Amino acid sequence: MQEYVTVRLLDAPFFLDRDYDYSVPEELSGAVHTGSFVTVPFGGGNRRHMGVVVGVREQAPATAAVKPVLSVSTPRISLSEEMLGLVCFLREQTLCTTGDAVHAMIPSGALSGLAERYYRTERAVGDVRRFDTVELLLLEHLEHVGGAGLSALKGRFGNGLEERLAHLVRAKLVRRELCPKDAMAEKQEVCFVALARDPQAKLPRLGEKQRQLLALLETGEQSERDLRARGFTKAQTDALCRHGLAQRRATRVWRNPYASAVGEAVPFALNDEQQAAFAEIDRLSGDGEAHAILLHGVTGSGKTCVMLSAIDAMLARGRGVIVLLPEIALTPQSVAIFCARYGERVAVMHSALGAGERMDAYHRILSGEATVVVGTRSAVFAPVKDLGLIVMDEEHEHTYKSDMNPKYHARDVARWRCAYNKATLLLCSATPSLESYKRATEGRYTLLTLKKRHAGAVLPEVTVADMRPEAAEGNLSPLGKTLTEALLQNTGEGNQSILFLNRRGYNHAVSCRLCGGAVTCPSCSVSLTYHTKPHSFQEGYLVCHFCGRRQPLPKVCPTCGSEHLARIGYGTQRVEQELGTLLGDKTVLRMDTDTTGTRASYEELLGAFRRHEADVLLGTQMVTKGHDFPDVTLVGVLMADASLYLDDYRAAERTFSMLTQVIGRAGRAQKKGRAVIQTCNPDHDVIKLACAQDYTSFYDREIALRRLLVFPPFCDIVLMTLSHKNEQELLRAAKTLSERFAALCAGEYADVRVVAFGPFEAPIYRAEGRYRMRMVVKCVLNRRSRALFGELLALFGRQGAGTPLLSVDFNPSSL
DNA sequence: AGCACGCCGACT
DNA sequence: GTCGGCGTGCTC
Repeated sequence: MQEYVTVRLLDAPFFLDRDYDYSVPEELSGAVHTGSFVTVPFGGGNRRHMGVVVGVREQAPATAAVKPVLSVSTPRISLSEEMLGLVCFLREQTLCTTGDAVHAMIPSGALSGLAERYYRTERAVGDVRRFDTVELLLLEHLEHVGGAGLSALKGRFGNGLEERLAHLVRAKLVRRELCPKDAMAEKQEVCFVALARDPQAKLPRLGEKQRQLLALLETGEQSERDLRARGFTKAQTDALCRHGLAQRRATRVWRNPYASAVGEAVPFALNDEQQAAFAEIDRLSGDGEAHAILLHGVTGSGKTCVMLSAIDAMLARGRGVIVLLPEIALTPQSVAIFCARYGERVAVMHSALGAGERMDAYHRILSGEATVVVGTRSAVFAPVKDLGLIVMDEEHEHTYKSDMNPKYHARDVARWRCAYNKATLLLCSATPSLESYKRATEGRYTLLTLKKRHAGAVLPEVTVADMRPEAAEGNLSPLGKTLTEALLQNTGEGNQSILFLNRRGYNHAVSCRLCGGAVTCPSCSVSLTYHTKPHSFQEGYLVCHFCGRRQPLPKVCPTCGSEHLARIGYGTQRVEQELGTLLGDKTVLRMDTDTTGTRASYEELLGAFRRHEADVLLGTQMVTKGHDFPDVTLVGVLMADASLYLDDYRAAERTFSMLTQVIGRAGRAQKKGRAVIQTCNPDHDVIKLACAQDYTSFYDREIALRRLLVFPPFCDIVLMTLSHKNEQELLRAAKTLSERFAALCAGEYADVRVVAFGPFEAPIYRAEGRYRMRMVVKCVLNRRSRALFGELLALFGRQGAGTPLLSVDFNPSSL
């Protein structure tokens, strides 16, 4: 029976990403299923492309000519029904291509790809004058070797190779082919064992080395690596195998950098409150329905214990678990908690994994060997068998939103997968996102609250240091009197301190040193950002990064009328310098994106601080996410209000969350801790509420504001970014974009309600040699509104290489 | 995007 | 006459 399949290409641009029908040749029937990866001929030139089968049928498609599937490219890997559904979900949700979605789900090493190869054709060269010497040498070489890959040719012919090959292909003297290339190899460990032999039988004649080798093997199996290290050569092992005295054995080994992660499984007992929360989670996840639970626990309430109990219970039911952690929290220490508790059943997945490690983790999950996946946002796609629970720790963290294609939010994917698998989604946070908490209050999530701090955890004594009087006295040092004294005393007693400074404070917001207010946009209440005019650092203007509004720099503070307006901005480096002079012989560790280039250096810094090799840890957000430092008794926050002036409508939410966490950090020590919060804005609600660790009041205040100004979760934000190397082209394209958008909104999509801003220059107008313009749109996302943006994406994808690039991000993590 | 088809100028 | 320029249009 002739079969037909519907295929989607993996390397197709947005507008080519639709269904194509192919016939299945007889020799492949039985090997091609829904979810299989195949190669197919595509386009006039029948170029080979990778694709995934999304449907199998027996009726011939109505369309004219159907081409045949060429091959099944990775027989071992295919997409399950669930993953195919997830591909569709991602495409609709984020307007990405099938290829983008598939690549998010399958590690690139596990999937075979296509490699270019070049062959000499039969055609005669003809007029030699048409080609240069290198081209003629190239032809000769290809004729000699038969066929060659691009990389091999590059080594030999160097610069200008691509152009020359293209020329030869055009002249039909060289044929280019795309061949399926194998997936990344499995890693094997080879060892040799002696085979049992009749002691009576005479040994064949062996060399001295061979006899030694045999004697060694008879004491037990030896790995090839060890043997080589002992000076035995391949010739000697081969000889023994040939004589039937030994055997070569290859076993697959998993590249698992965490296999040796040690740590002790900490036993714990749940207190009443934790037990009650766990009991409710367990009750819900046992009823065979999908559930979403928001576990809101104040800092130090022991959310982790509840989380681990829930995971234990789900594993006991025989179902798989995914644990998502924000990027920054995925340190060896936190991974060790899981490795110690679940051992071999854990697979760790994060972006810093090597290609081979990632692939092996994937295969371990696929085979069912690993049933607990711990990882960052991309781990939400892990092909866990019989998924029963997804835990999202620090649910509010913005690193759960991807800003590259596919631009998904891990929470949305997790919700979808839980619904599909009738699994439980457990969101944990001390400061939930407004969106999640709103859903909880509406009853769409089950809200569980932990109010009690667990034994030994006391909130530190919080002092809010008002920096305004000092500013008035002319003390512009980043370290105020209160904090300086506390710091000197604390380090003097041999205790450690953490100083936290939000690096985004470098942003040139303009704030008043007297009243503490920042200059905000009248229509968005987003802080305006100071931009300098080109070639002049003195002359500047203010820009709203949300709606693009511009205004001159006011002479006096719009709130209190004083002239003490100042651009906020000093960073960690400046403070490090100050600390050096202040503390003399004490050691200061600075930790920010500049000093922690790699994951390793980040962990090294944290480790050094934990070992008490430094007295003060100074850094950006990273320091709030480390782990418990038992000797830290002082936490200082410099410019607590700096992040209030971020050019983002979530500034208050982020500030509250950061302050709450950083204060909670000092509260974990056995010794009584202290927190000093420096601010020009001591009366600001957000700062007061964070000091009191009062989330619900903060929520009530913030949600009212969002409702009033119509910001998420009361609408969605769409960010469209156009970029182009040529500024003039970009401006023309930006005009086209806004016109097309306006036309669509007025015509075909008149039912979609939108509020659009821009186009205006992106906050970083020129980056990586490209200029960027953006448009920001407020609307409610649904199938209709997404289709509207899909049309724009199709329009800008269609017109070739010289055209500007349009990117659409729904609810971006930052603006 | 790629690649064909197609219709014009510069060369053997 | 042919080669090769790149404008236009399609891709199961």
